[in-house]
Amino acid sequence: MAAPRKFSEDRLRAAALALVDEKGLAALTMRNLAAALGTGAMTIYNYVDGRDGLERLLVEAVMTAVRPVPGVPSPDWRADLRAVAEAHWRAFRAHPDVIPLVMTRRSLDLPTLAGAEDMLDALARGGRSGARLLIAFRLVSGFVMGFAQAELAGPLSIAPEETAEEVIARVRALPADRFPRLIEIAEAALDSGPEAEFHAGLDLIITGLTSG
Amino acid sequence: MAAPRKFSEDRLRAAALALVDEKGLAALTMRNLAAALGTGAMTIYNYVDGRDGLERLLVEAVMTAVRPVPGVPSPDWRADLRAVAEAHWRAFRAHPDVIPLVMTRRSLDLPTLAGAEDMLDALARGGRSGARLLIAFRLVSGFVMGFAQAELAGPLSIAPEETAEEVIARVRALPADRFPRLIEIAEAALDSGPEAEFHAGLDLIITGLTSG
DNA sequence: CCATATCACGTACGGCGTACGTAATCTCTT
DNA sequence: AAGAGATTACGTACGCCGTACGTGATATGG
Repeated sequence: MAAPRKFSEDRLRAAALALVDEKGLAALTMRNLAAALGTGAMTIYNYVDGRDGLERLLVEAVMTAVRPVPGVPSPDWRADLRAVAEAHWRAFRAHPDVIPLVMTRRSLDLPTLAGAEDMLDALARGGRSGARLLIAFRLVSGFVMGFAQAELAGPLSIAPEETAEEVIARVRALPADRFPRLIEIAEAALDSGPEAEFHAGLDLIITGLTSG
Repeated sequence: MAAPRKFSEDRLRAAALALVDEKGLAALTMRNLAAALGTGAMTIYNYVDGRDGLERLLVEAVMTAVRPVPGVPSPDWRADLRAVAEAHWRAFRAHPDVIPLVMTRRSLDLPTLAGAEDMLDALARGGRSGARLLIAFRLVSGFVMGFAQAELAGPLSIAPEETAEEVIARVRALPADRFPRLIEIAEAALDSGPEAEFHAGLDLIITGLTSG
């Protein structure tokens, strides 16, 4: 005893994600999404629990892209940890405008939890359990989140429509006697790129996990 | 040739911070802040560059609380790194509702940069420079940011008006065969507390920095 | 074939950021 | 002493936002 729904949830998700990827997070409004779907604003409420549900949908869409991580689990827990961490990071980078939502919202949905469990599984196979497992998890997931955030909003972050050269020009304009190290790493960042930095940081963590 | 200003910038900052600390980030509006100061909404625009400037003010207020870090610099770069990282983390935790702003906004203000330089200085005294310094910085600052985020929005985060016991009850309600490790660390989290986890994670990083 | 449950969505309201205009207030010049 | 000029205070109003509510359309079960 019902009328058929006009849109699938996938259609909703795709439209919302496209909206944010193209026009930024601020463009995520009920009216905008409805217009993109060619319908009225209130229709969205038949698919999503208000604004909050809309954001939830978006975060889930990004987190769903994390899994499955190919080749995981393997006998090499270190390789698995690297793979899972990188899968998260890649998913974030693919939709940078959603990162603020991922960072900010309390997400307890299945895709998010599954990604966490993947990471935990690799760490557990590295011989950790209980409190030591908790700490290792906090460390790795914190790094992944924080690294994504730093690229987006940190001192070396590159604004939309800005080039890496413009960033270093801005940093170089700082007083050199007060921020010598900041200037130094801004120059170093020109030659490395976030990919290499992410992997190197992760390797340092794995070194720490192995030694400690 | 001017009329005297009704409020000092400090007064603005304090009022904005109090508003957010007491009523949450959503309460940060021009009208609310003006009302708290007993004036009209448009008056705020004489002190701050629009909504964006208001948020900037708030982030700066939090970042200013990071420095100076007592006892830094000292001959022990490891102790200094710990102290600086912890100072950041403490400042974030003191105003949890501002964290989303800190995480989300591109902050290039002086207090933020000074905190970064402090961290870099400790790492540099540990014998790192150039690309290796950059990577170590990314690692540590990423961890600090990400750890704060995880406590706020991660799978083990505790919602406002929620207890740690309620969190583990919720986690325990998950299918145990699919999320065994998540359940394990949720139980472990009951005995440890974020303070100990933060320090232990940082120690793992320092171990990695020392070995690698 | 109609009763009924569901869906689509137009209207409207309160709150937001803020462009604009005006009145008030101080300082400096004469 | 008085007027000119600059600056601040802030009321009004507009176009957004999320969304409560109500109405008409639509497909299905009896």
